[in-house]
Amino acid sequence: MQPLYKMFPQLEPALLQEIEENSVLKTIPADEILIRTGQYIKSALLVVEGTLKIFRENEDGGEFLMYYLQPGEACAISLVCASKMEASKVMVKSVEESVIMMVPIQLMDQWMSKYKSWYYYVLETYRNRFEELLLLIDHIAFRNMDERLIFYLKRYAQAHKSNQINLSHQQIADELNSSREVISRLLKKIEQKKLLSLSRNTIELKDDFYKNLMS
Amino acid sequence: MQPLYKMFPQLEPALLQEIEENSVLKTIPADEILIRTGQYIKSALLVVEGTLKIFRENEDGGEFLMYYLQPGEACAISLVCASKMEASKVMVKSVEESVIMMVPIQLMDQWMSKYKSWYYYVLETYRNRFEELLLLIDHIAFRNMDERLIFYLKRYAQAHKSNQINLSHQQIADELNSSREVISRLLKKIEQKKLLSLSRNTIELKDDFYKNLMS
DNA sequence: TGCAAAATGTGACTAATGTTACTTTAACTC
DNA sequence: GAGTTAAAGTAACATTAGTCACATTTTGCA
Repeated sequence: MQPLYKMFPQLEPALLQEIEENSVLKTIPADEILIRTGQYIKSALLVVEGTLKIFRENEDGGEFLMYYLQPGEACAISLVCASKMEASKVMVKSVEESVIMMVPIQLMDQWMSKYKSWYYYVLETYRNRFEELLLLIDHIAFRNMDERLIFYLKRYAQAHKSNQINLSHQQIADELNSSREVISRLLKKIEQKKLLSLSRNTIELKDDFYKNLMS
Repeated sequence: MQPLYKMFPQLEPALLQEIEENSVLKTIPADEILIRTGQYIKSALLVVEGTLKIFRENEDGGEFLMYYLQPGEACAISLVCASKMEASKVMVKSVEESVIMMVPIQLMDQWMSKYKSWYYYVLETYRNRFEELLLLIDHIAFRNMDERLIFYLKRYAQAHKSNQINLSHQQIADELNSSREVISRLLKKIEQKKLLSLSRNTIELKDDFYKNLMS
């Protein structure tokens, strides 16, 4: 594991030391749910390794993707909710084996006034998540499913650092709140343009995929 | 105008006094744009009177509604962006004559460590806006236009404290990123159910409107 | 090897929304 | 009160997405 100061270069050394002394490091296997809708949150959550997925669950159990969290990032929901012991409105799940740090709430409050770098880190976290949500809203409000699918694939590849996507069409449909047939059809169309290749449970993005397509 | 401590009961007296001494009160006429997409934000914005509308502008100038801000609330975008002098990703506009307070950034940073109540107020603001965005996402992702329209009308009536909505169908269509004909059709349907009555430039919500309909 | 389960493919159909091209109505101005 | 303009109504049509009912393929494993 990388040392903390490389993972969180924005944070000042004294703070990092306090973090190390007071927070709990936890290794989470892939596909484990960390926070459920309605659950009360008792500590803030920083990602050290791996990738977390933030999503909204719909009535049928579909997992509508909001965004991914990468190492060095913090779960904004936990930052906001923890300090008021509020119930979460979203689900958090590990998409691969991940390492997280759990920071007790009381400390967060202290740090806020004690460490400028913590204050800025929290603000930055909010800003980034806000922008992420704005981007999502833009997509579902203004774009068609084909563009949303492309955006989704790009993001997934980026979050998983691989051009190979191991998901069934059904899973993708869930995350976009669409249906399998629609996703299959659209994928096929993109395959015909030679931007990716399809096989059971895998989508291989070709180099061309990142070109000619809008973001 | 109501005294500040009634408008912002969460904030401690000493802080309110600092606010009064240091921030600029500004009266804004109706339909004036306060912040544009891409604009750099130099001060945080608190609503004292009136209603502000936060929206995203699309390519054709359509004003896609995100949410309204009411007295006692702060513009989260300005809180986040101001401290980093970042460009706004959204537009802010007064929907009626409004009074706002503009707080210089440097003070915000100080207050954060000086006044616990400010810290909590800011967190609460983030939490509320986050939830607002989540609600919006739920609607555009999971609901059809008819439900979104109803939700929109309810919100509008609430923000304007009146059952009479003075908007053209075109304006509503813009805010929902739909088209006039669609909105006209749907409104007509709701009118047939006797939940509202239509006339040129006005929609009158009847009492029944708030019943039998889902949120 | 051959079967079962899961994943994917396909075509026909429906529903929702958006578009086009008008007409009609209401309100305002001169 | 005639003419002008903005708003609203309307019908036919196009497009997108979702659904249904299967057929086909892949893969693991009995």
